Amino acid sequence: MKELAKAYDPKQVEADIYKTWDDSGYFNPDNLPKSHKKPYSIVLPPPNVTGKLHIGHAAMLAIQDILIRYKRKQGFKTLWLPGMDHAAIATQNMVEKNLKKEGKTRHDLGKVKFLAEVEKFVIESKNTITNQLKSMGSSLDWSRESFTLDENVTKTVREVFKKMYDDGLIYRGNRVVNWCPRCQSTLADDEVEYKEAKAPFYYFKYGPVVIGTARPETKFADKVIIVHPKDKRYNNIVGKEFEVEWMEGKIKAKVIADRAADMEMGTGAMTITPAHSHLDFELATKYNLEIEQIIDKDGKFTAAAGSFEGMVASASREKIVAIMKKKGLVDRIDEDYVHNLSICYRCGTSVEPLLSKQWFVSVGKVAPGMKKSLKDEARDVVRNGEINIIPDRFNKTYFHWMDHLRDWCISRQIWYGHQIPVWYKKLDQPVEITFFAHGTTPDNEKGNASGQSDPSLSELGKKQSVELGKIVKNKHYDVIITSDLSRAVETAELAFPNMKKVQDKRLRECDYGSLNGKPGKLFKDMNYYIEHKHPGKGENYKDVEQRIKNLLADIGKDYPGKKVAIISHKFPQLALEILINGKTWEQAITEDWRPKKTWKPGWNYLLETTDTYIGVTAPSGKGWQQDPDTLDTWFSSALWTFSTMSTKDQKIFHPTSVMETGYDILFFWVARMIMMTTYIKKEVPFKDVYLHGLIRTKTGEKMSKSKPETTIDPLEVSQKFGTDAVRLSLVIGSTPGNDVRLYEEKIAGYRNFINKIWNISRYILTTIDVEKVSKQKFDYKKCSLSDQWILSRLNRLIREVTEDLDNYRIGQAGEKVFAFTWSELADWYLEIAKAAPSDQTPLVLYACLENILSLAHPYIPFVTEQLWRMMGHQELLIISKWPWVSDKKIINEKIDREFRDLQDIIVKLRNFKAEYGVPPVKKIPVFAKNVLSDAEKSIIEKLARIEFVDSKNEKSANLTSGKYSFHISNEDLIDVEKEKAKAEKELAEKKKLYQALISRLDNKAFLANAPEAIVAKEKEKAKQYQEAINKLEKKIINL
RNA sequence: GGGUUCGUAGCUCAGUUGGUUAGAGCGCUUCGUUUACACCGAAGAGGUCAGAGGUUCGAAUCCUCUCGAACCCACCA
Repeated sequence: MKELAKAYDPKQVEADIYKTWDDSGYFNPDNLPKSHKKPYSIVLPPPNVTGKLHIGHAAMLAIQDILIRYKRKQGFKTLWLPGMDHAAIATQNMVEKNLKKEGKTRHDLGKVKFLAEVEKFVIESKNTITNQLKSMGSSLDWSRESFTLDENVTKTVREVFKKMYDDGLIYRGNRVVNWCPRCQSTLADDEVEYKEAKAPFYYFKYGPVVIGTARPETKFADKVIIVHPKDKRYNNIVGKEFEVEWMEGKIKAKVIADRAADMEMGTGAMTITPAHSHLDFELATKYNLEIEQIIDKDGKFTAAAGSFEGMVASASREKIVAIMKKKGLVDRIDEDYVHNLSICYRCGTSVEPLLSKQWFVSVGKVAPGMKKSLKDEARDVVRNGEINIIPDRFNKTYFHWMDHLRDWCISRQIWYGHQIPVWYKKLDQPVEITFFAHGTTPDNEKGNASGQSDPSLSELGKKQSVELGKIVKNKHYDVIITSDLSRAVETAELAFPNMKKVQDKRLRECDYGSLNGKPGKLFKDMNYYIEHKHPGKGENYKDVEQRIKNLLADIGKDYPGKKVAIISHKFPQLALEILINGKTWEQAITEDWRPKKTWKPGWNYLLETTDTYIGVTAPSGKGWQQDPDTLDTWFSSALWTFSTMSTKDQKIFHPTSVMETGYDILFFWVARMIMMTTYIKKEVPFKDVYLHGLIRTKTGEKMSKSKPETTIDPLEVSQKFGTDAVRLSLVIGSTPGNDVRLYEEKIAGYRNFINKIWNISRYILTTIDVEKVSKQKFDYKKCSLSDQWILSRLNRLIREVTEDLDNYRIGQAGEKVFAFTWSELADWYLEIAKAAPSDQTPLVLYACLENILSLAHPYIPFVTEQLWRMMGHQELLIISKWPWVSDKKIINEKIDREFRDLQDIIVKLRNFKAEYGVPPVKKIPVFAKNVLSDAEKSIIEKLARIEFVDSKNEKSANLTSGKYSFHISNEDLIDVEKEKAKAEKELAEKKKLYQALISRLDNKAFLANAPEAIVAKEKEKAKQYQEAINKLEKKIINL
């Protein structure tokens, strides 16, 4: 046996060991022995390429590596797939920050040069991170490494985008979005954070009311007062219009009653700013109000702000207030108003709600071929247990979030990332479309819905059509496109007798299925049919929208610059409102002119002059320009579990076994993976979700980059204490979903443990003849009590650790290995092995070492692999088989008890010596009342440092434990009073416990209700106490 | 405003469906170099399990309330 260093030096072995693993190829499941059949897979949550890993990453890596190594040793075909995330905004910000140091902005460089800079930065980050991942010991399959901007990932992203667009799950819409003026980009709802801030709150006189605001600068164009319908203070003004003196002179204001106004809040009256508030936007939409942009994307005033145009909005507040004061419009100012400021989670800049045209993912819509919407599906797979979230409590959080999820804004106005796979082409000229409704039919007059049943015009309908003809007599249309249903065709004949006519089926009324031609009262609420199809083989309104969308695309191509008249039905016209005017179905239905009978001859639309193409690759032909925006980074991350895998791998490894990540990205990432994957793959992305907590400082602060003194750099502490120690410190004593406090003393403690294992191995390997032992046959019958005891404990450990790991009790399992190794194997068995070895002892030692290394390996891979190698194993520890209990009988409680008595008597002897101040080296004479075996004698003498003698003195102290009854025969030492006091104290304690037990055993309710096993146990205990009490009483008398 | 978690030894934390005298590491006290280890060994002190009720034969564990801390979501004219 080679000489082993006294202390384990991680620096000397870690790199070499990692290389050995990597070279072995076992990180790659394809190279594992054939017996590894059942797949087990984890996809690494891809770290952002924003520099380097932090200690939180190290925790995540430790947990995942433990799971992977455990499963690999259990014979699974394990895949741990590495990758990194381009992290769009975050990465761009890093590079912009660096540029700023040189006094430059990204605009100085231009897009191409800037992206080159980003690329340089990313390559550096990737290198750093790869090295960090390796140095943490992560057994990742590098042959499958992935990046979110890789070609195949990009392809998947685009395919998914296209499919979602075709399915109507991705749309472009004009909405109020969260805009970060610094990032110059939109943010998703959950990318906005809130910060409490004190700011003046202004009360302004606004005509008949007083309104409050913290943001006067947005209120230039407020023209509507909202009050609560039940608010008596304002009853008299509801519905009226006023001329109001305001920031830039007089404006017209009207008063609307809506329950959105909170009577308790402020004055109970508010004005609304539709373009700069989510709530106001909804109100404006509801009441069809004008939506005027006051502040532009640079945070400057638009023309709507009158004389303020072009000024920076946020800086103009005081000036505006001054003007208002001068005008006498300031009622009062509350200086101590505390409100929540919305800020950008990436850069902390105040977020500006802004009206903007963006791409959205519809989370509440049911796509063709799907039974449920994205959010319903995502909710159900968790509810029905297809996905299991650990710890449990996050289910609640998850459901709550899903229930309140709004459509997801996915376009970002930054340069770095997946450019949106949509191309636009300017058509030469716009198409002018005029829509005409067909004349009335008998059905219409009876209040029946015609749908796709095909009645002719009624007499009235014919008259209407002739009237229409007179009105449009002098108009010219290049073509009249009609629905192919009779009522439309007939209207066209009568109204436009001499013009070119084309029929198009796509212009038909909505197919009401079995309700076609039936009375209108049989229909449900109109909004119901937006998502739901009409009964029978009917359509819903989105189906109509799809038909009209296709038709418009053709019209755009076929009639550029022409004037087109359309003669059709109600729902095709509402679809035009949606497609051309950017309304929602709800809006279109509420605003429809028909119920209000405000019909006018001809509704004009200007068909956008661009053609749109959505695809994986750019369309052919000239003049196409790709949408300049990029996708939210979470869009590509949401596909990560499968976009990183080949089709072949997906068949084997998808769904993945577990997603292990921090609870802080449950919404950002986990929820979105579930939504997208269940939709695209028709299966869940993973079966279990294990959420770990955050790493905090010793005092519970968040570690933050901005305060370097609070952070712990994983590499630095790995250098100092060894990677194994760092891994243990992150895992032991932590539980899923709870935060972990980390500090150097803790890591040092685990470093000591690593060293302990090292020295245990050193002792065993230098004491036993490894070659001989590995050839010897083990014989349980020849084992001593101590041998049997440690084997019993070891096997129990194997059983418990396996069970714990199967149930994600990672910390607990680690702690058990730790405790067994130190307090049982090292402190007791090793000492006994020195004092009184049996001829089986070397074999037992060897077995203990092998098993301990295996059990500890997932946690502390480096030192265990190194020791395994030193044991002379040819096979690597990473794929050696996980220990199992070969014979249940080895776990033996009787042996455990007997050994405990032996431990107990030794502790009592040591205790006695300590109490009497006997130096540990000095042996005291002890007389044993009962006959002891040579082994027992030798163990007790060595471990307790005493000496057995043949006779006892008159004056002696008596110590007992189980079968052992000893007299300390050193009369100079014995203090009778002290001994007596001690014994009496012990007696009192035992009696108290005994009494408690007896009263429990006398309790009939206890006997009736408690399980038998418990009762038996208590009885047994009572018996033991009784014996102990007897002995103590005797002892006291003898003294 | 809605929700979640936490409060266990001086510190950091475990404690699986309720069932031994509530545990670990660090720190503390005393003693100790016995050829695996001072990154060690031996012995010890230290807790009304935040508080108050309740359920139960039995509560750190389940329920209600109170106090304290952290976090999440929503809203904030």
